Order: sequence, then structure tokens, then C-alpha cells
Amino acid sequence: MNALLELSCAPPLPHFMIVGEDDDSLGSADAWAAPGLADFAQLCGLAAVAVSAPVPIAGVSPRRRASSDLVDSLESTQTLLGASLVDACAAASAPELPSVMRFVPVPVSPPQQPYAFQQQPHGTAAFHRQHSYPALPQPDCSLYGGYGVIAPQQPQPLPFAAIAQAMEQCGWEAHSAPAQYQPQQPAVGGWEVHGAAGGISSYDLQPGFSTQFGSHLPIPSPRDDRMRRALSEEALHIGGCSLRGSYAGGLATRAEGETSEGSDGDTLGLHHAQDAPARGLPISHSAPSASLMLLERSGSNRRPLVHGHAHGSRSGLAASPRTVCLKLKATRPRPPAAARAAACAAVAAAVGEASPRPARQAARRSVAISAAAMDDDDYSYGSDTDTEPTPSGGASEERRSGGSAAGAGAGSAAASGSKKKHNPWSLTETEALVEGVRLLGPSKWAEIKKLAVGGIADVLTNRSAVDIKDKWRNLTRVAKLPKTVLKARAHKSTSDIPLELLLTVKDLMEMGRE
DNA sequence: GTTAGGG
DNA sequence: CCCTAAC
Repeated sequence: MNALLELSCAPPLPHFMIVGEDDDSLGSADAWAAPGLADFAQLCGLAAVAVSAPVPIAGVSPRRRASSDLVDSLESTQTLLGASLVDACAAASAPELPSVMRFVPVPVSPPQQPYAFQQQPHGTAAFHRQHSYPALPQPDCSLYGGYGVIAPQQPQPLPFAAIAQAMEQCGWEAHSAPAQYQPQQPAVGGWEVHGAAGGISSYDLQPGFSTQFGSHLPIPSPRDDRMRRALSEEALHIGGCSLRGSYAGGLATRAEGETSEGSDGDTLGLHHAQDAPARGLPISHSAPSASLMLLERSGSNRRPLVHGHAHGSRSGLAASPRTVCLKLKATRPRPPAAARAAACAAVAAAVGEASPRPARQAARRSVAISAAAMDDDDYSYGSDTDTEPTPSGGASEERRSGGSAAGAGAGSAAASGSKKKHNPWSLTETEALVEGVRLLGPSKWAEIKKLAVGGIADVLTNRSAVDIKDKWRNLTRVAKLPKTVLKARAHKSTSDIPLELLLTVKDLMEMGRE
């Protein structure tokens, strides 16, 4: 098992530079850097630490949001992060390529001012920094940033004391954890890329660390959680990983050991989606110092995100296969662009030019492309041999998935008999459905059926949109029942739908009407 | 081609 | 699960 950095070793989130929509509030890339971060990294024995810029997702209703909002956001974040990491690595003249890179999407709520930044890694400490932030472009936007760590594999996580000391030396304060801090269930994992020189050897979703960094102590609303989850999944997706198994309750719980090399039981069921050839796609985008991000508010529609980065440069790093590949998009050429001159006067020189529009469209296109690529490339989340973790004992779920149905399934359906046999929904299918509704909302059955995120589509391949709709109807019917009944129901072995799941359904129902 | 609903 | 009206 790869020795991963423990959470306690993760760097405190640096402050985020918020780039406002006003031209004069644009900041330089340097402003993103956390003061002392490099020092901190060194003191902790990290090869490098990097941060991505925050990306606002404003007022996005998960039900209605185009998933591209998240994707855009994520792409930006990861592009920047990836570039930062590579750059940081180079700057640190890290001898080896990152052996571990961790990306953690971090939701950041609009700060009060001054913003007290808090983190509670493992609940052992709160890192506290004061910083004034420029006003956010919108009061209700969420920000997603992220941080990454590159570190040599470490046998032991750094003891907290050492971290605290390092922090101190860097001028950061370490406070004791607030008494009220409860290490809740980590809401979502971020993802890590375990790399090795020459390519990434495996991807693992590591649930052990929480993305609660930067979020406020109260348990995030289900909505936030949903968005985070979506974000993480998109991250995985873009990273060319697929997520298998359940992702409910904030943590995936099942390991479906499949292929993941180098993963042992601890890791979740992630495996490579795209193997060899796609592996180790070079990051061909620019270094962070040449990146900038513009936030833009486009009227009522609130599409705040526009990102642009310059190309190439950094030739040394550009084509290096060692780079951790975060996304396909990075390999695509970007449309040339024109600068928002006044805006980026300071950075323009370094950045090259970027016109918001094309940039955005490019992002969109890229999403499509990557999606397509994923489809083509045996992007199967494991066909359907799916090791259905039959809830111990229960009726053997031996459901012939149409003999793999070989796509059509038409033949097999006819063959097996005149009437379609009762084909009970498996738990994974149900979970996939719930997850789909969580992401897209109800009434989007056709879309849910196609949802590539988290392998939902694959789980549901044998269900029609109507089936899905019907199942949801049934689920909601049950979920509507009084809690007492529900609990009683849970004890009966006849119902394989966990209470937990039903409550989620209920939650989603309530959230539906807003 | 999809979705809502009754059967 | 099926069938159909209504989009």
C-alpha cells in the first residue's frame, strides 16, 4: 500500500485570492500563493505543495445546474492545481516525480470579513488565520478550491507536533480544536493520484481525509454535500477514473477490489478507466504563474466562471510524461485569444491573451470531448459482471443481466420468454438511481440513465427510463411512510433497501420542492 | 424521443 | 412492467 500523507500532514489551506469581476480587482497569480507555504512544505518534508485557485459556482441549483458548471469549475481548478504542482515540483527541484498527489476539492463559503480560516484536521487542531478578503462577486456563491500535496511516500504521518511546529515557524497559528468540533463523517473524499515516474500507476479515492477543510463546522446541508459529491465525482471522471461502489452516506463503503493495482482493501473501488495509452497524458498547459482567472457575472444567469490560461511555455515540463495527468482537456489546444486588456494588465504579459467567451466555449467543448473519449475507450466501469455485494444471504441476486445483454438485450429478452420476468432492482441499481436523482433531480430519467458519473449509467444499463421513473415512484412512496413504519420495515429482511437510503430519498424529495 | 400516470 | 396520452 502506498504510504499516503495523512491528513495531519496536509498543509493548511492557504488563503485564496479572490479575483473579482471588476477589472481592477484582478490579482496576479502570485497572489494565490500562500505565504509561507513553501517553507511549510519543506519543514514537513513535502516535496511540494500547491493550491488551486478557487472557482465560484454561484447559485447553482444542483437540480438545474448544467453539470458543465461543475466541470468548468473543476477543470479550472485542476488545471491550475496541476500546473501549480508541476511547477512547485520543479521549483523545489524535487528529484523524483510526485509519488503522491492529492487533490481535494474544497468548498469555501463566502467568508465573513475578516475571514477566519479554520481547519480541523482530524479534529486535533484548528489552524487559524486572519485575512481580509476582497468582497466576493456574489454574496451567495460557493467557491471551490483545492490543494494538492506532492510528497515522497512516507512511512509515517508526521506527528501533529511537528506540523504545529512547522506552522509556527511559518507564522501560522495552531489552535486547539474547538470543543464543539465533532469529526463528522467525512462528507466526501477528494482524490489522489498515486504516481510514479513515467506514469500514474493507480488512482485511488481516499476516503480517509475529509474535505471539510474550509467548510464551516456545521454539517453541510445536503445540497452542499451533493454538490461536493458531484464535484468529486466529476474530478474523478475528468481524471479518467471511475468510481465504483456506493458513494452513499458520505463515504463509499465497499471496496470492490477490481484491478486497482497497488490498492489494498483500504481503497475504494476505483480503477483506471483508461489504461495504458491514455495514461500519463502530459500536462501541456501553462505554469500557474501564467494563469489567471476571471470571474464574471453574466446577468441573471450567473455564469461566473471564465478561465483562461496561457499555453505552452515551460517547455521543459510541458511534454514530460511524468506529469500527473489531471485531465484530457489539458492536451487540447486552446483557442488563441484576446486579452481583457485593462483587466489583466499586470498579468497579461505572462498570460498571453484570453477572451472570456472562447475560453468558456472551449471548456465546454472539452467536456464533450473528454466524455466522448471516455465512452469510446473502453470506459466501462466494469461491464456488468458487477460483483453485486448481495446483502448477505438475500435471494441470490443472480439476475442474468441479459447475459451481459451485449448492448441490445433485445435478443435475450425474447429468448428468455414471452413475458418479461420480474427483475427486482438490486441495491446498487437503487443506489445509482438515488445518486442520479441527487445529481440531476427527478424527472431527468433519460439523463440519469446516461449519467456517466460514478458509473451510474453502467449500473442502470438494463433499466429503461421508464423503469427508472417507476422505481423512483416506488421509492418515494415508501419513503413517504412514517418513520416508525420505516424503521420497522428496515428490520424485516424482505426489504433490502436500507433505511439510510430511504431517508436519502426522503431528503431528496423534500429538497425537490424549493 | 421523453415523461407522467393509470392499469 | 406495460401502455398511452401528452408533450
